[in-house]
Amino acid sequence: MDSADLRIFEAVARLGGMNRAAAELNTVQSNVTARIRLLEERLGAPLFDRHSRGVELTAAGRRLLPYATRVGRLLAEARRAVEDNGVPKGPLDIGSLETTAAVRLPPVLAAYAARYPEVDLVLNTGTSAEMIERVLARKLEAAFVCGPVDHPELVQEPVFEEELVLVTAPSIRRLDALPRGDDLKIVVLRAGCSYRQKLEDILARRGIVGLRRLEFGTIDGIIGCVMAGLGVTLLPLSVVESASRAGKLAYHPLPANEGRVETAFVRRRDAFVSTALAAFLDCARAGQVATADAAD
Amino acid sequence: MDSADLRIFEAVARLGGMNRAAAELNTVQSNVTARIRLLEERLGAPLFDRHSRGVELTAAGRRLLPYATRVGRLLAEARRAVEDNGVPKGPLDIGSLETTAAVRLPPVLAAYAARYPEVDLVLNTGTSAEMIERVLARKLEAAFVCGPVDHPELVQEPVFEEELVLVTAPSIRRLDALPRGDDLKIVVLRAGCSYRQKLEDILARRGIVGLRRLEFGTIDGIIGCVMAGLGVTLLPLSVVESASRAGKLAYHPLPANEGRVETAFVRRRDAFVSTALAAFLDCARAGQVATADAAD
DNA sequence: TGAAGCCATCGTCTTTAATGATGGCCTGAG
DNA sequence: CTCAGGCCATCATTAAAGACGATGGCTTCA
Repeated sequence: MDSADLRIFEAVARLGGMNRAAAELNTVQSNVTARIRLLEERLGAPLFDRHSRGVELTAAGRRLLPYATRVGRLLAEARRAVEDNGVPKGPLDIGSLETTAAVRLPPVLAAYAARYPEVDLVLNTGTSAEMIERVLARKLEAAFVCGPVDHPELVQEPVFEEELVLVTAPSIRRLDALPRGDDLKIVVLRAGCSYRQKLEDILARRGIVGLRRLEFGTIDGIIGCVMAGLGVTLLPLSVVESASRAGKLAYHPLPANEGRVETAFVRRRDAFVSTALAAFLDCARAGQVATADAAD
Repeated sequence: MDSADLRIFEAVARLGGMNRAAAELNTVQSNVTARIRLLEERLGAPLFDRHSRGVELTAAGRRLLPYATRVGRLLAEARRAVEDNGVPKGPLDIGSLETTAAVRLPPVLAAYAARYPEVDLVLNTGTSAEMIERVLARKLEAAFVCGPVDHPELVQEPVFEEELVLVTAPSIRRLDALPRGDDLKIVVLRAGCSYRQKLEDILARRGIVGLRRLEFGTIDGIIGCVMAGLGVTLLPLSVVESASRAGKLAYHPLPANEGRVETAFVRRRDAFVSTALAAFLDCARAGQVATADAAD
C-alpha cells in the first residue's frame, strides 16, 4: 500500500465511481480499475461494492478512507514544511471578528505587511462560529475569535482583551433614559454576530426585551445609525472612544462580568504552523503589548 | 513525493548513510542514491549533506523527517484498520500497575481470554511512569496507571477506585504503636513504584521520617515481609483484606484525601483503537461495575 | 430496443525503478 | 606514505510497474 494507491482510492470513494475518478486524476478508467483491484488484493479485502451506477465503499473501505485523506493531507503538509525555510512567505489565510479587525488589527497588519512583503495575507471576517468552523475545516490557518474557546481540536491563545460598552446617541445620558418600545432598535453587525446575543442578554437583564433588530454590514454603518438615535449597540470601548470624545456618541460601561471579553487566537492543534503564521502571531503579541503599555 | 520515497528517506536519515539504508531496505546503494536525488530534485531542496562518513540531514531534511515517520505510522495503522473487521484478534499489549494486575485484572483477563481466544494478550507491569512512557512510545496500546493523568497526547478513563491502607504486622493495633528508628522499614515493590513516594509522604505527615527501604519484586514478597513484622507498606485494601481477616496482617485506613486513588486506563489520543482494545475496555468496565455492585 | 453509463479485461507500450559494475573521495591503519 | 576499506555518484542494462486504448458485458432509462 502506497500513498499513490490511497490517492486513487480516495478519489474513487469520494466521486463514487472509477470513471469519474479517472477523469479527475487525469488518467484512464482501466488504470484506476486495475490499481484498485491490486490494492484490494494486497490488503486482502474488497474495498468497493461494484454496481451498475458506480461503486460504493464496503466496511473495509470505510475503515480505510479516513487514513487515505489523512495521508494525503500529511504529504501536502510535508511539502509545505520543506518549502518553509524560515522566511515568512506564501499564502496566509487568517480569520477575524469584524470588530477585532477594525480595532486591533490595523497596526498589526500594517507592521506585518511591511516586514514580510512576501506573504500573501488574506483576512477573512465573520462571526466566531463561522471562523471556528473554517479553522476546523482547514480553510483558515488561524483566527481571532471571541474567547475562551474550548475545543479538543483547537489550541487558543488569548491576545486581546476588550471592554464592551453599550453605545447610544449622545443625548442618552443614562440607560434609564433609553426610550422603550418601537422607538429603540438594537443595531448589530449581522445575524449570527457574537455580540448580538450578548447585547440582547444584557438588555434583558435590565428589563428591556422584544426590541427590533437592525443589521448592518459595516461597523461604520452601525455607528452612524446609533449616532442618529436609531438604536443601541454593543461595541468595544476602543471602537467608540474617539467618537464619544467628539460628542457624537455616548457609551455606558458594563460591569466586568458582562463587559469583559477576551479575544483569542485559535488554530488547529494538529496543523502545521508555518513561519508566516508564527511571525504573524509574534506581531499580534507585540500589538497586544503595545496596547497594554498604552493603557498603563 | 510518495510514501515510498519517504520510507527510503527515513531509513537514510535514521541510519546516517545510503549504504546502510540500502542494506536495511533490501536493495542496492545506487538505487537509494538515485531516489534520494530524485526526491531532492522534486522538492527543490537538498535533504542531506554528503560527506565521506555518510550523510547528515540538512535543515530541510530535518523539517521533512517527522512527516516521513508519521506517514509511515499512518500507513501501518491503516493496514491494521482494514484488517480489523470487528472481531477482536491479533496482538494486544496492555500495561498495568502490579497491584492493579494482582487485584483487579484477574477476573477481567479471565473473562477476556475466554471470550476472545484469538487475541494474543500481553500484560506488562511496572510503575505508572514506565507505563505512560511506553504508551507514549506506542509500545503499549493502553495501560492501567495511577490516575488522574493529564497529558495532551493521552486520553484517560477512570476504571477502578482503590482505597489504600497502611499495612503492618497484626500486632500493631494503632499507628502510634509503630516502632521508630531502625526497627521499622518501609517495604515497597521496587524503586520508582508509584506508592513509594506516597507512603513516605503519609508517614512523614505523621512524623515518621528517614526510614530504611526494603524492595521486593512481588506483592507476595511484600506481604510476607510485613507479616513478619519487618516493616510497613501501603497497599490497596482489597489486596490485604483476606490476609487481615485471617489475622496475619493489620491494616490502618487512611483519610480519603490520602487513601483514595483512582486507576485510570490511558491510551494515546491519536492511536488507532483496535476492536481487541475496545473489547478489552468493555471487559474492564464490566469488571468495574461488578466490583462496585459487590461493594454495595 | 437501443443509447448511455458503468466496470472488467487484455495486449501493448511507456515510464519508472532496481541492479551491478565502476570510479572518485576521504579516513585511518600499517 | 600508501593502501585497504568505507562512503557516495554515475551509468548502462534489465526488470517491473503503470498507463493506455480498445473491447465487451452489464444495467438502467428513455
